[in-house]
Amino acid sequence: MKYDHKSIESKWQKKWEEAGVFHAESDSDKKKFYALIEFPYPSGQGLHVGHPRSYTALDIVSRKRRMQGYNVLYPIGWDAFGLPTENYAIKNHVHPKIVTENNVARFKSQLQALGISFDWSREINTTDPKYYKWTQWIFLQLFKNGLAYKKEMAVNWCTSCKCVLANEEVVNGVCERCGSEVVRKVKSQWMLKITAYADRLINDLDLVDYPDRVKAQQKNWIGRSTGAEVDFTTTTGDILTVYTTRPDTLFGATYMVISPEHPIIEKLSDVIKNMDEVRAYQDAAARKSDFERTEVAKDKTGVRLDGVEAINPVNGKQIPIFISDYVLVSYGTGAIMAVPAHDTRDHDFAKKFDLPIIEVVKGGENVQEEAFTDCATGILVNSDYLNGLSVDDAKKKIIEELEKTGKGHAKVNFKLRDWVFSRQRYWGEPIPIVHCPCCGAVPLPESELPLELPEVESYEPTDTGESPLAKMTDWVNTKCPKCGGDAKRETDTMPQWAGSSWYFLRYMDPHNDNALASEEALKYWSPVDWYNGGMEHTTLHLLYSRFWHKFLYDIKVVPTPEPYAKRTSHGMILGENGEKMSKSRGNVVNPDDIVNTYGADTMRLFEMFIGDFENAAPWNSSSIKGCRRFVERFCGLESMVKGDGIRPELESAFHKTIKKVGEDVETLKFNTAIAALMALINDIYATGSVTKEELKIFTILMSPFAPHAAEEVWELAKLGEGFVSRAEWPSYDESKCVDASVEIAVQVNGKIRDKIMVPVDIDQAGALELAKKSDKVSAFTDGKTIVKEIYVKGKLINIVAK
RNA sequence: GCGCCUGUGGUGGAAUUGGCAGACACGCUGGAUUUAGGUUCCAGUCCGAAAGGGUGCAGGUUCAAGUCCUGUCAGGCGCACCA
Repeated sequence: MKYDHKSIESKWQKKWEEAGVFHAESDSDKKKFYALIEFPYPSGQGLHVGHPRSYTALDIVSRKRRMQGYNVLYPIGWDAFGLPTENYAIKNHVHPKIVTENNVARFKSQLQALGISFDWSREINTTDPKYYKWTQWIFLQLFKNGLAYKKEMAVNWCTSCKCVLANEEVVNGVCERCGSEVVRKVKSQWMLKITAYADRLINDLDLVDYPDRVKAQQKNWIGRSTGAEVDFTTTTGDILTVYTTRPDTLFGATYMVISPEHPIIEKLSDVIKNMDEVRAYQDAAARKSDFERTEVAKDKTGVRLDGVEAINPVNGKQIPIFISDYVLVSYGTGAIMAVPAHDTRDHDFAKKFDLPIIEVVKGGENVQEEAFTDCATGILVNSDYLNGLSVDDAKKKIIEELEKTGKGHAKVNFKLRDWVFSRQRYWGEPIPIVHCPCCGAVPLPESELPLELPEVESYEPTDTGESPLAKMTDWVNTKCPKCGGDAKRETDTMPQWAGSSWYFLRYMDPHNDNALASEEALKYWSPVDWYNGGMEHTTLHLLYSRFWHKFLYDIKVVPTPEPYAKRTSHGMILGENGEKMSKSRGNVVNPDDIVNTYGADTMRLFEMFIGDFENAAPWNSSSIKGCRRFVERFCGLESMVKGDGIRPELESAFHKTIKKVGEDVETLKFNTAIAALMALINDIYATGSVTKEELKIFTILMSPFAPHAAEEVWELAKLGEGFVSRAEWPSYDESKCVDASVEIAVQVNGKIRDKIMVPVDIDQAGALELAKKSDKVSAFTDGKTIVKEIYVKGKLINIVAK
């Protein structure tokens, strides 16, 4: 058969679509399998070669599961709200809706050209009012349950564009677009109380099958720590509360650091003698993004408050108070006690400002030179009643004492912060809230959903930092749903994360107007069986959607406490030079070029063969040819058919390959599955022909990887009825996967001296007897005493001789 | 600064989880086919003439280490200096 990838691929893509081969069945008594990939943001650049890596992987799994009789749901949609589309719209004066439509059309044709077995009848789009009606509905439920609230928060403010910037738009402290200075400005923002779920988000990781590195990263992000809050009195009689995870080191606290934004500074502005210096430092800190505060970490900065000191509650010592930007107002109490002897950052700071370093935990070298931070081995010293205790015991004891004297208490803290949910942007879901002078923030009645985005003239935010919606007075001015008086609509929109926090539920029943999905659909399809995505979404999207799902579970909308039973993560595809693909680095590969030149089947095989799916892999254009050659060799089998049945000399190879491919697909080892198929085809070619049965099995095994070529071979060689995509996955016989005899290595003192053939079930005595007959072995054992003999079945013998 | 990940032939990568390092490909070399190029097919290909030596580097545990432990170097990615 001549292999013309263009005609073959478009032929089968059309036939699949016409026959609805990949549609999930709505009413089915079959076992379900729900495979999910992270739906793409349809960017203007078109598909990236990274997208097909994830999509092809779960496509292979889905295709195999279909052939194994599962009712498979493998859906696709568009996460289409977002900043780049809005910025493109501002620049080119095109409605973001049009931009989105164009980008979606391009993405869709690119994806369809790859032959991914998505169920296109369930396609969704987060910017469709029929979809975001339910995003808004979920927000209303969160609001009604007290999980959405408003709070003053710092935002990035471009002094020239006069608008709020995303962190991404702030580059080195200046606005990405105009290069002007960016400052932090306080604005009232909608917040979601994800912290209320912090404990459950950690604990319920036990219920799911995620990779360890994903679980660890989520736990670190949520960051549960057990410590204490301790009250320090100041010389002015005020109370400064600090949070510490090391209350045991309290006697070693030699100074205190508070964040530059700490409210006590304003309160004490009359007492502080160097207020000018303090103000200057506050200004400088306000200009820094959080990331910059991180970058300057090496060189600690700070200002000592002149005129006020703190009093250590356990020993009455007066200690100086500093402000420094390495203490963040958002974590703990915004104030720390500094123990330079046992904390690296405090040590750096103390050295710079020449502050005393007092050792209170014995066990390290000289604490004047380096902080000793080991909690496991240290013993308390210089600490009055704590002396001689271990760190753990000292923590318990001091907390007891603090609680007794009312100067502090045990406290669990989380690094996790509440989710800032407002954006001063146009291209997002409107927040369905009305602000009434009498009734406050009033939720829109559910019957008025969706609250659609109005048409505006321009998409630029206003000079005051409000969203462009604020300019639409007709839309903004409304009546209060509660009292009927004049009121104004909320003009902030939701972040892109909103639509992606529940989209997997919508796929279950995408056209439902009465609920986000029907109860039956939710019950049948929940939870997602397998969710693959990038590591970069581990702490935001994955956590946000788990949070929303848990909330929906609590209000009895969804039937499972966790949305995803299993999560896997693919590695990034890097440029040929081993760096991340980006326009500026000039190492971007366009998937269209590969599909045009070599075909989708080659592209699919190549991306799966490129390396370990879970690790990053550099693009390597020279080895694409090998995958193309493999597809051609596979198609070449069609003209070599002779006879039927599996020939005895290939029987074990076939059984082994069926087993290996099946197992490797389930464990994401696509590269070795393909290698096994390549090895088998080499074996077949070595015999000069192929039987019909052999070709049938081989074609079925090939079909998840190279589905178009497989359909063509299936049809031409008349291997079965209908589509190979709906054929039955072959089974294997375990007993035929093992050979009667096996070659094992014979080592003497760990070095290989010979290899011998032995029956596969031979015992240690038998194997050793055979091994000792070898001259190559005896040459190394003669005249020595055999100390030890090790036999590993089917692998090796090791004779230890002295 | 912190966190996570990765270091194996000329190249991408395998290695049943502590048991024969280099599967499968790419590339290269030689040969066959071809007017030639391409394609295809056959043979070879970790280094070393050999003894041996080899998984970033230095130690350690073990009969046995790419795999486990300690230290260290390099690269990549992420970040909210998390007390």
